[in-house]
Amino acid sequence: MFKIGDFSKICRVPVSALRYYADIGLLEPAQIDSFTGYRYYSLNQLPRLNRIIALKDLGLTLEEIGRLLNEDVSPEELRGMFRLQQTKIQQQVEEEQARLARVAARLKQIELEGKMPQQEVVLKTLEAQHVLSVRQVIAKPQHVATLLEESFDVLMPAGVQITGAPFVIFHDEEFKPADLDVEAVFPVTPNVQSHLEMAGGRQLKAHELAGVPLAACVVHVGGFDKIHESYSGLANWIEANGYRFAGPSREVYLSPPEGDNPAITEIQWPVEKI
Amino acid sequence: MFKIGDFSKICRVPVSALRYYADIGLLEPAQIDSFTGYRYYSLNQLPRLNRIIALKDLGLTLEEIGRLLNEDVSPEELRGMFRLQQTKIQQQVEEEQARLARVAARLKQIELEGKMPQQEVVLKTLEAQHVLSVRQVIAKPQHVATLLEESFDVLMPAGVQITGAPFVIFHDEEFKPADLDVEAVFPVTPNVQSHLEMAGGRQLKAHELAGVPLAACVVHVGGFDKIHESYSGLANWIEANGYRFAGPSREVYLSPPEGDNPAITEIQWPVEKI
DNA sequence: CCTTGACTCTCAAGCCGCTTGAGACTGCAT
DNA sequence: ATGCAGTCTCAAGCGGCTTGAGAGTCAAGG
Repeated sequence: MFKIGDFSKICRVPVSALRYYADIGLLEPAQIDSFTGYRYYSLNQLPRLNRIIALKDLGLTLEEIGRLLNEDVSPEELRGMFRLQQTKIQQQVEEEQARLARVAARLKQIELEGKMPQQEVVLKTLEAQHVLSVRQVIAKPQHVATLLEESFDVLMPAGVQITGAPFVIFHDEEFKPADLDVEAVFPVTPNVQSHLEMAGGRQLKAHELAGVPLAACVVHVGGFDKIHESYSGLANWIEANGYRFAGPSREVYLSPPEGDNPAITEIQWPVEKI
Repeated sequence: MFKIGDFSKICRVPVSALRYYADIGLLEPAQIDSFTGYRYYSLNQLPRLNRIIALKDLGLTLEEIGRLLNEDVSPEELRGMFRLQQTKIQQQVEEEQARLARVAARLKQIELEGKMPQQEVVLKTLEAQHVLSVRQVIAKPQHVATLLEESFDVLMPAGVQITGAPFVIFHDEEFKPADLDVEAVFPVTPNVQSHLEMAGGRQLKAHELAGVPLAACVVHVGGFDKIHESYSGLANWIEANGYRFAGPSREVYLSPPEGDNPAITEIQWPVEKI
């Protein structure tokens, strides 16, 4: 029989951990002095403790270990448990490696530019949503504003409630300075089902816009004359972090310029890991 | 100005997290209604929030992020911070990959044997310690007991306090069934400095026994006639988990057989990752 | 036999980044 | 006026311990 400190030295597990295992019933001392409360451990508890440590090293929680040790589990259940554990750890590893890539990219950027980036790129998932939208080829990028205004002119009289910031989707595969294939989109509640007629035979169509599992996003603060800076920052980030473009980009018009406040626009670009 | 729920939808950060960031002063709402306590956020807080998210994705703690955002940090400090972060994550990844290997090995073993192993292998570091030891070539493995007894016969009369379980080190490179080069070792306090004479001109020498950074260990319960099973289990584990032998093995005699209780012996084998 | 000093006990709080829940209030649409 | 969804504050919980306070115990040395 060993006092907790000696047993701790033998098994190289901290005294506090041994006490904790005793508290949660994972490894009860062989004997407890009922007067002093001193815990006494026996060497034939070593195998159990070693199992605990080994299973802990496999990433199981103490609760799972307790179940494994106390109830007896069928080999099938065992296999299932460890398979699950395997995929869990696999995911963890991938996540950490992605994180590592991000840190490396950030480091490179700091070396190059000597400072942190102005605007941060963040990854998000874009949920599917119910929208009204109109798609059209416009001659110049500035005409986006016109298209939005014309749409508003139809939406307002119809009394449609817009439930989120309007945005446009750029459907062109590559960047085009003219004749852009754009879609103006207005989030609405799912009960809006009708189409609205616009001038020139165009239609604002109600439909479910599919979600995007992963999009790299950046918030652009300021006028549209400088929005290409945000685009190039975003593109750099995407390349440096090992992603590739995976669909048409969006510009979300969170707020128009108003008085002293600059316009705030979010660029969202669907991506996927290389 | 947006209420917390709307802002949450825009930035895709849970309401509870936004409140938490406000609590710890990481992202204060643009305005707080002093009567109702409602938090109101403005869109030009988005850049700051995005920086928070991006830095969090790099694995920084919220406290570090707070320092980064509030104080301005020199580029050198920045670089240092991210380099540190990089090595941290690197270690994490390696650890997880080792864990993955262990789980895979365990799975293979379950497939083969249909159950969990009897004795678990655990990795430990063995600390350097002050010892008395005698090294000798013995004809048969059984003579280890004789050597230990002879040593005790010298130690006892000298009044030496043994501060841990005695063990032997097997110095042979490969396994030998005869003429083994063994060292019997007795942990003592550092103030024991003298040598003790034994029969046959042998000496128990006081010295500092070097530690071992990593050793695979298994506890063998029972007689020495079956100890080779534990050895082979240990060897299997070492191979299956991607380690290699890295020094002479030890057998620690934790407790001799006594009455009903079987002998308890720990096998420790220094290893290193392949 | 008494004193030291090392050890042990219990209980509570802390870590991190939130999440969950209770109980009370507010804001907006019918 | 009445719902009902949203918001508030405060407290506790998660995992696997660690740390600390305050009190009691053990073994060796004088």
